[in-house]
Amino acid sequence: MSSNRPTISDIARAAGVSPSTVSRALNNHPTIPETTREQIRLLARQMNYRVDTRARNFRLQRSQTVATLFPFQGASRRQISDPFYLEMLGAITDELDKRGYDSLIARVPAESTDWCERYILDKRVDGILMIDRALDDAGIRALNALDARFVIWCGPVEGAACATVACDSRVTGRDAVLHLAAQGRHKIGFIGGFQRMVETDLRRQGYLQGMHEAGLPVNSDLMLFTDFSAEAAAHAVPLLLKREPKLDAIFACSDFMAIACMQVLQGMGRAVPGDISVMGHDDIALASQTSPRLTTIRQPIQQGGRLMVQSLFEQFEGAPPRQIVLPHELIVRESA
Amino acid sequence: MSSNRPTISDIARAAGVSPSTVSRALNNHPTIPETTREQIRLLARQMNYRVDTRARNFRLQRSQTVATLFPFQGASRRQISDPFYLEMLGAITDELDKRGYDSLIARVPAESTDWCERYILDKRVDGILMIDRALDDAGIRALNALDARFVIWCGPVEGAACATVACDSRVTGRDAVLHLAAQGRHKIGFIGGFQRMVETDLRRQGYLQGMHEAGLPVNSDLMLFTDFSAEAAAHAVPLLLKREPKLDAIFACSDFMAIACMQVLQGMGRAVPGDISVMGHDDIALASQTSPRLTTIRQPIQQGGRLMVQSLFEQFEGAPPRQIVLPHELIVRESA
DNA sequence: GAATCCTATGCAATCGATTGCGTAAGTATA
DNA sequence: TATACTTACGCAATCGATTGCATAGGATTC
Repeated sequence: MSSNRPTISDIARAAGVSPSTVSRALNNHPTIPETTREQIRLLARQMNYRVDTRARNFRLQRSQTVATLFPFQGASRRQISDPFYLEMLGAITDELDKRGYDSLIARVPAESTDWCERYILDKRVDGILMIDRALDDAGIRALNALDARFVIWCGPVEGAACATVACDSRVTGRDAVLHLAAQGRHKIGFIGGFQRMVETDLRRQGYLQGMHEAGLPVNSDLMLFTDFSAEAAAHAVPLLLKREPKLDAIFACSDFMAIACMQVLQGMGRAVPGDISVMGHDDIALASQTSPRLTTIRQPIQQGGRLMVQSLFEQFEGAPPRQIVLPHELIVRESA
Repeated sequence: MSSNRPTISDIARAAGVSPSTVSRALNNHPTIPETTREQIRLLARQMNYRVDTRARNFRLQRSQTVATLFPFQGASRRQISDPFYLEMLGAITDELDKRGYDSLIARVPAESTDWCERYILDKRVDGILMIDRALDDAGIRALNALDARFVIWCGPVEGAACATVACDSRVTGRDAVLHLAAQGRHKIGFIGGFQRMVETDLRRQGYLQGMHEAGLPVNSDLMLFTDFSAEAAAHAVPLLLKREPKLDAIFACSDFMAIACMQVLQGMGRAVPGDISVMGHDDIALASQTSPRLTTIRQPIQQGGRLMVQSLFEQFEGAPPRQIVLPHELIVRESA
């Protein structure tokens, strides 16, 4: 039974002292002499005592927990299965664990904001890490009004008081297109996520800017927005080809989608990069193992995860929110 | 400031009643007349009141939280990036959320058991979901001794009092090999995860059994154990071919690894399945988009995640732990 | 030996919500 | 009118750990 778990009073009784003394001994308070401390610690170990985190956190008015939130698009409650997220999540939880914090995760609807109340006002967590900014300026102001600590995985947000970490998606999108254009590609397709996800939209803006800089005409037939999944990307390819038969390059907003695109193209008998170049985004582990190997834009995923945690803790200590732009890198392999 | 958040006493004062009444009204206690309840609810909403989950959970001696633990091999603290896990995690968190529970996640070392104390004894969580059984019989007994509620993602464990959910990996491994053998393949390689991960070892046993049933000779040169990553699988392929040049099939323990294998083989100029068949395991979303499309064993991932949660809640309600074997399905596509 | 100062420890309040028990009204019954 | 019964609500304890303040008793100083 878990009901017979010893409390601090049980230890106190067994040691013949008061609960205060036990608490202080266990927390290495200097007013308790070392010998007493050692005795109490020993006894606690023997009796298999462990602090009740719930009681402690309640008393200390903290949660010692950080939530990592994954926004999803309302209509499609589809599973996020992009390895990118898992890799980042791993980095985040490890970093939080290192600081003794627990990691809460949840998928939240991108269009509502009531989850912030749920996590902050309910005092379930001390801070929030949000993967991809599915939050408009009003949403950010609302979070700030709650005096919430949070960090968003997204490019810099002008004039907003919020901490961000990510590469500048406008620039990565532009660089991708310029690379394709430099290879002599003209009909460059774009496959992105839904527009409510800000990052994907910034990449679209970068794409437009890149096309402009390269002196290439743009029309909306070249752009397609789907959810962030391999299947969706696979379905998008024939559609894009039907709209624009002379398509000679595709820039996909994630490696996962890009890999699916390559496979579908090959299945249709189109050579990559011979007939069509394909570029991805993120540089996940699998990207270097495909055939042809995927040309992509690398985001330092794990470093990004760690920085988000760091940035959050800076705020815990009273520092103002920082906007961190990560360096990205064009990884030229074989697919483009 | 978050310090001016109203507590239940503030609401009580404003309403001119006692905290008890507010609590009961908010919890729809029948002894409070409907009109009073409505007034108090209204007032609470106006004052922006929300229960402090920490205080409530502490008082109620529960955590309203479930931990999902991902064991990792000691040496390689590598990131888990297999999409399989993320898809399952999504299903789990959604199902927990539906029941009003929070989702805690952590990566834990497979070889130690002190994390169970950390989560159960510290009363951080009400139950544990463990992805892949990195836990021997003693570990299971230890958890039971703590009166912990937990569910393990693994095949049935004989004679152990623990809840499990998964396909029977011995059978899936066997079925995979028999399919390859039925196609006339004789030199069938096996690429698995480290052996401490029980599931991968069971698949190895299934592989051996399948080879035996098919009357094929086995030698250890055909088997390779790596971590569960695309890179590792990619490195494994040339090694396997060097050991056994006549290799005509590979069974990889995950689709992610299988896809990497296919890509590497194609990069080496070997036709799949012409020269070498490749089989995966899991049927992740990407599997149907590759070229050639991947033949694999489907595990019902999302159903599995939901069932783990269900099984855990049955235990919360006093039911004994159940061992659930999920149906698997051979998905024959093009790669084998 | 008295005054002073430490040192080690205990007392009791506190964090916010919940709930068993008690009771003052109000209502129904005899 | 007295008694019994309801209804609606408050009192106070409780969950387990932490911590400001108080203090007993020993050590130190003059």
